[in-house]
Amino acid sequence: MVIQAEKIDKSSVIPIYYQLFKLIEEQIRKGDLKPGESLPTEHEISLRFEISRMTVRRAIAELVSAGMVYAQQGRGTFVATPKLDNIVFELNDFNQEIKERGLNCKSTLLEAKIIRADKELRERFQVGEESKRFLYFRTVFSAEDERLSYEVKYTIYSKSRPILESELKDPSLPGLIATHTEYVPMSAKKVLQVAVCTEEEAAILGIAPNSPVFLVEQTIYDPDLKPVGWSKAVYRGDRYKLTSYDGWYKKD
Amino acid sequence: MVIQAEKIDKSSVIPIYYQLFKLIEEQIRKGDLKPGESLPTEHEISLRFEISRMTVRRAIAELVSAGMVYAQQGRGTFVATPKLDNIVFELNDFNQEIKERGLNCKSTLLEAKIIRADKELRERFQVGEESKRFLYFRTVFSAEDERLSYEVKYTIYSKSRPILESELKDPSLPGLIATHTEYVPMSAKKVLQVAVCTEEEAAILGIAPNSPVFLVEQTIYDPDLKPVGWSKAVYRGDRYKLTSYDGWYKKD
DNA sequence: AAGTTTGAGATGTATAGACAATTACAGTTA
DNA sequence: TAACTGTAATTGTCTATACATCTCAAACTT
Repeated sequence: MVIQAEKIDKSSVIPIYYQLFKLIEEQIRKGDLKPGESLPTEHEISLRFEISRMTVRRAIAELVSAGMVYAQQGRGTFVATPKLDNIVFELNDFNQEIKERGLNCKSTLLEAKIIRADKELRERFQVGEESKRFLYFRTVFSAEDERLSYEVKYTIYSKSRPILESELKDPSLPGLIATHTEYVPMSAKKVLQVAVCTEEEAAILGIAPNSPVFLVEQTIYDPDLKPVGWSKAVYRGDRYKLTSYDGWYKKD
Repeated sequence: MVIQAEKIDKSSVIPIYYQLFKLIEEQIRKGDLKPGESLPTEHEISLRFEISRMTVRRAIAELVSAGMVYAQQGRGTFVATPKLDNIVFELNDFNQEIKERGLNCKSTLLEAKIIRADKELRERFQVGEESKRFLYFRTVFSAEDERLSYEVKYTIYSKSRPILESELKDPSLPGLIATHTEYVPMSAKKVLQVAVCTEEEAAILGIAPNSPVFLVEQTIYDPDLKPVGWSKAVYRGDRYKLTSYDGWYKKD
């Protein structure tokens, strides 16, 4: 990994540490520095840019607090993996709670198939006629044999690759995209709404039709902000809630 | 404001900057340093503790990133005010959007009165028989003459102070607590659920009974984590949604 | 062959000092 | 009075250096 030294202007009014921070951030965003890869050592960077090591550390501190890299004493500094595995907001706290309580929970694949693209899908993914096929998944999440949520997922089909149930150990949408397509999931947009469930959803979840539910739509983007995945999930309103704490007190 | 220098152990394995960070954090939490008050200057602190100014800056940087203080070049460093004005999560983004769009929005006070404490209220606020009276508010939030949300608020009544509508410019629960009680709102817990609205709520909001709504319960705590306020708000499900972005890309 | 020690290299903490940028305020001037 | 100016105080940036702590692997010992 080579960082171009000439991109730092030491006489600029913009602080050196900030220029360096932006420079490395750009390398990561463009993919020149991939998750898991190591940054040059602080010593190397300070030599290459002819700046103090403390200034390099200031830039790296910014990257750390932005969650883009992590440092390990004695080893080095590494590019972090984007956290896209959460289902939504703090809803995953609930799932963590399930595990902490030792409850028996699992994801069940109801259906997985290749479908033909229709107009709505092509618009949602901003693709033309050339993209003919999409992958389609339907899954249910349950705990203690009670069905809690139901999710439908779509991704562009681009790899000639069989859909193996064994690969569905990571049923998250970013995981499916990484496994079944050539795209790299990079960022996500999530929209949470309230709704009343349809008859189909009610039957799957075992609740009364028109019960209130959380409705979460998620769009996954690749590094170029091209949509590469979309999902719609329904969470039982009587089993999920979101909790947050404000103020000065730390969460740990 | 005096910070006791003897509380720093320079020979400890715990970093000096971290000890100082914790020391100042404690002063703020205990109320010795109040919001708006200024910290001693970096130079003063470094003299008093006989440590380097850079070490002081490191401690203050931690406080800044924790949102507990803010620094102004040329002026000083000041204790921040806890941000407790948001209604909940990103729902306030919606209200910001209203203002940005130039929509005409307002809060209307439906009712404000002193009520007698019942058993449920006393349990919720963890007070005994000595607290006889509570303040009770009912408000509606509307935009473009459409009612969007309805909220009920309770606080302990401890000041002999008339309830003036002119004081309700800040109708937020922390604002009401600061105005009408002797307590200091310091942190908050918020729980968001989905529900179907009651007949009363439906009538107030002008929607059909049993329509899906966001239900947000909020508890406000003082610096000793004593509950000093509680509210329950209902947001029209067809008018509010929550959006969030994950990944590396900044929100700005 | 297995375990131990040693050392190089990496990040973490701390210091002392220099200068820049901004603010507030007192003093000066029109 | 009003506007300008200079100065001190305060935070912001940057350097150069020293030593601590941690990791890993090579060299050594048993």
